[in-house]
Amino acid sequence: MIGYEATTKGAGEYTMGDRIECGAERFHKDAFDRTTEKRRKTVLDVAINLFAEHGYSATSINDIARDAHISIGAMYSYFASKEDLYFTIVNSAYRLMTGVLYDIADSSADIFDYTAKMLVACRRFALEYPKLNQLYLDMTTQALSSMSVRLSDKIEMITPDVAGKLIRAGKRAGIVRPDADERVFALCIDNIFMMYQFSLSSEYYRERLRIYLGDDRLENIEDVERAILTFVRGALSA
Amino acid sequence: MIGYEATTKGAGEYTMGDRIECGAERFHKDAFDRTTEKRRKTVLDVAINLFAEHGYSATSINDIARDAHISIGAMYSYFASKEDLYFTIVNSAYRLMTGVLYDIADSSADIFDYTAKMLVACRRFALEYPKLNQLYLDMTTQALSSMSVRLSDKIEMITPDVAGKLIRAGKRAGIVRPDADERVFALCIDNIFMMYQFSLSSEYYRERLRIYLGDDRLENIEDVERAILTFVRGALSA
Amino acid sequence: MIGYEATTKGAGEYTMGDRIECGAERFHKDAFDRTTEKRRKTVLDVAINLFAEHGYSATSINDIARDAHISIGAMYSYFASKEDLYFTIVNSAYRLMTGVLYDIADSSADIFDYTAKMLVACRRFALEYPKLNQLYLDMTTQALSSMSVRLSDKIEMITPDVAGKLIRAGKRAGIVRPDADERVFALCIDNIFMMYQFSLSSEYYRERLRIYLGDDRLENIEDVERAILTFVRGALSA
Amino acid sequence: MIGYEATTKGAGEYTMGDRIECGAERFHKDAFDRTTEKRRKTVLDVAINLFAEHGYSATSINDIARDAHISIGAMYSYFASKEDLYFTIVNSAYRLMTGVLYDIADSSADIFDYTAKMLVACRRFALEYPKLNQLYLDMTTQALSSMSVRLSDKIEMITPDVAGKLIRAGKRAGIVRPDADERVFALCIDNIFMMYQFSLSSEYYRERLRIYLGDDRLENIEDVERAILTFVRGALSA
DNA sequence: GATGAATGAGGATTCATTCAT
DNA sequence: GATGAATGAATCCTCATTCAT
Repeated sequence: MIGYEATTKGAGEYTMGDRIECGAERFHKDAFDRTTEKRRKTVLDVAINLFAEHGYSATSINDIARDAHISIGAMYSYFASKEDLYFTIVNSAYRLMTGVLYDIADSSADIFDYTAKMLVACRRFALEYPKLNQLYLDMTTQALSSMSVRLSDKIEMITPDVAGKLIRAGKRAGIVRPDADERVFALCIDNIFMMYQFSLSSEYYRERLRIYLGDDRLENIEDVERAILTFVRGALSA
Repeated sequence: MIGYEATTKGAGEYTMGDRIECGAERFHKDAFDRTTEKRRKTVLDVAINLFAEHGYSATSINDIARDAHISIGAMYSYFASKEDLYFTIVNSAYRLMTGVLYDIADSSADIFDYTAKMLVACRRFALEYPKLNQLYLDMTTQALSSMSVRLSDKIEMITPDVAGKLIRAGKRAGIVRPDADERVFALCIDNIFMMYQFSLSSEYYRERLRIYLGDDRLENIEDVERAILTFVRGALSA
Repeated sequence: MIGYEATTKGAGEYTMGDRIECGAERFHKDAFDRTTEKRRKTVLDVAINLFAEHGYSATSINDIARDAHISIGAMYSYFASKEDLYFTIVNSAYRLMTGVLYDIADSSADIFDYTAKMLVACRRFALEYPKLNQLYLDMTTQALSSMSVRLSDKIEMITPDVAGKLIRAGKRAGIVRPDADERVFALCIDNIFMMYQFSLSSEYYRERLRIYLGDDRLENIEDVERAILTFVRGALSA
Repeated sequence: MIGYEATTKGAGEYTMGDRIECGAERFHKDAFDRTTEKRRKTVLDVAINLFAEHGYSATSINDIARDAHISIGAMYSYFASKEDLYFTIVNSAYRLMTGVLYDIADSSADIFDYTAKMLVACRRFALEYPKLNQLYLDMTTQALSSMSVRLSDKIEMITPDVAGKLIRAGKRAGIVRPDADERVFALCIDNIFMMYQFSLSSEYYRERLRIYLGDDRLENIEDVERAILTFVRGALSA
């Protein structure tokens, strides 16, 4: 569901902190913009790792500062609070994910092509940014509902539109069954994407995946993806 | 994926604490068995609510004790640690869920009947025990990986076997396409179940569901389930 | 300084709890007298062990009750407080020690005989009742000075009198130098006794003893005692 | 046994905190080095007093912080744990003591001169640092055996060597009896030193000393020391 | 702007003691 | 008399946040 399309840089050449740019909503202070790129990147990378590893509550600003080799005072000159740091990360993660999704949406010939590309993207994204995925999973938890800024407000999904549109187009093209419930089918497909992505990031879901598929199948993940595509194709095909 | 078998009591007539019985694994102390039923139930209900609401780390034993109107000392006479209290809940939730899953597995005529029953069960379970579902989602988070040693023992899923078997039977009966990849298809189906269940329990996923389906569809949830069934039927049918 | 004279029973045939009888000062409640001998003994033995092992503060009444297989309620029906239990033990330990000292005092022919007997008694007492000796050492610590009943009030030593008298007698008999300062010499002798006793009970002082004497000498402890006797004899002899 | 070498400052003009310098082993955090001299001194002095007064277990970090007028957080920025604070004190006390012992060892003409100097040093040290002596006594208690692993490393006594060597030299010089058992005699002498030192620091042993000597003798302590020297001289002399 | 010492409320846990059964 | 559940103050320690340098 959240994908990542290969860019000109090869995977592994940079870490998360690279691509984090702030958009309309800002949860950081001006000073953060003014500090060096390296410092910004370090802070964000460390924060992502720790938040992903231990969750929001169990991660301390002091630990982040120490790991990033930055003073606590500096942290508080960049972010007004722990919450704001968390939001900064979540926010930029969203932008990164959304960007990838748009890329895929734009380049997909039809719903089946889209499905195939999304599966690859989910896998790559999960493997390239495992921490980010853990963070995302953690974020969807009710536990963060007490946050001053509601995270659920931030769900501005593009998949419903994209997948819905592609299914409609598929109907017109005769490759998707005419009675397909666009919204529900789009949901089902995205559900499969999300769980696939989680299965490659979270320890718990990875173990679940192993139980389902067995170690042998996991070694040939592209074969699994083909089978998933077959599943989806069967569900949609006219 | 996690089901709920209807009982004679209607939904909402009791809370989680009711049904918690301990099995082979015990994470509570003897004293907990000896205290009054009312107290046991209160403690568990309060703990489930708070853990679900704020997550493991952000929930304090003191909060639970206060809300349950018992002393901190009493809490520690029941459970050796905060972790043990958490495990007690998770454990009994698992038993409850597993029981329901077995009931459905036993009573399903074929994979389509199973799918239909599971969708209903997921919905009922999600709506009847929303907190329990939030807890479960939280538990799958990486953040709790420090407990994963004890937790991962609990991933003894029955769905892979059941669904796999039903798909194989379907092939023999000619109602499932012969080339269906049993394992992957079982996984896809369960992914749809899990996300459906989360969508009805977690605030985040509920909002996502609303974006996908719109308010109008949500009001007629059984219609949605029919559409999901259609999706699955299409994927599997010969 | 605190000795133990062999009785008709052989060493090891009983534990401390046996010999504890209460004297003039009582720190226990009547109920303790009324319970069974076995119970009394168990409670005291367990308490001695735990207090000796961990010290007063770090030993909990709950632990003692558990180890003695007695309810906390019972403990508090026997002793009004933790402090009282401690005093009961200390008190009876004193009686035991004092009794032994009187035996030796009565049976000593002269100061040298007394010294030889005391060295043996110190060793036996230390090895037979190591926990009791640890308790005694702990008790001499300032740490217990906040106790409601001052422990130092309980020092009713007999050694000063006994040793002083024997030294005076030795002078008259011509076996002790006439210019011997009775009090100071008695003190010096008892200092040697005390340290010898501690050296065989406390881990710290045992290690110190090993450093002084080496492992070879420790294996022949009676030889060491002979040397100590030689030291004292030289100090006193006319 | 534990000595104190007179400095230019008179006794009582400063407290323990003054002289604490850290050597090879450090049990405190860097922040402790960085805080003000005054604060360091206050913390250590308060900690020594409270640990000596109530023992390790019965002294709380909170008490120390309160008495030192600093926050609990500050305490934990200086020391990682209560244990480390305790070790810091014990460690520096050891350094102080050891230094004094070396001074005396170097400056002693023979075993009798050494004995005389040690008695004075024990008295001065006991009176100048009574709390430190109480702490030391407490430390030798079995109750602290859980720390003994780290503590026992510190028993690197110099007295056995020094006294043994002086006794041997005395034999050669003809001032010590040729049959003197060097190790045992060194032990006996040090036992007398230790008890003398405790007798002037611990309430319990002070009371014992009073019983032995009477109030009149205590007022002329140097006379008592002369008598002890006579005792030792008698024991050793050829 | 950066630093990191300092603060103190809060969290997990223990334990002396009480009291209903 | 015995039991052990219940209490809650006290303990060790953490951490978000502030502020003087």
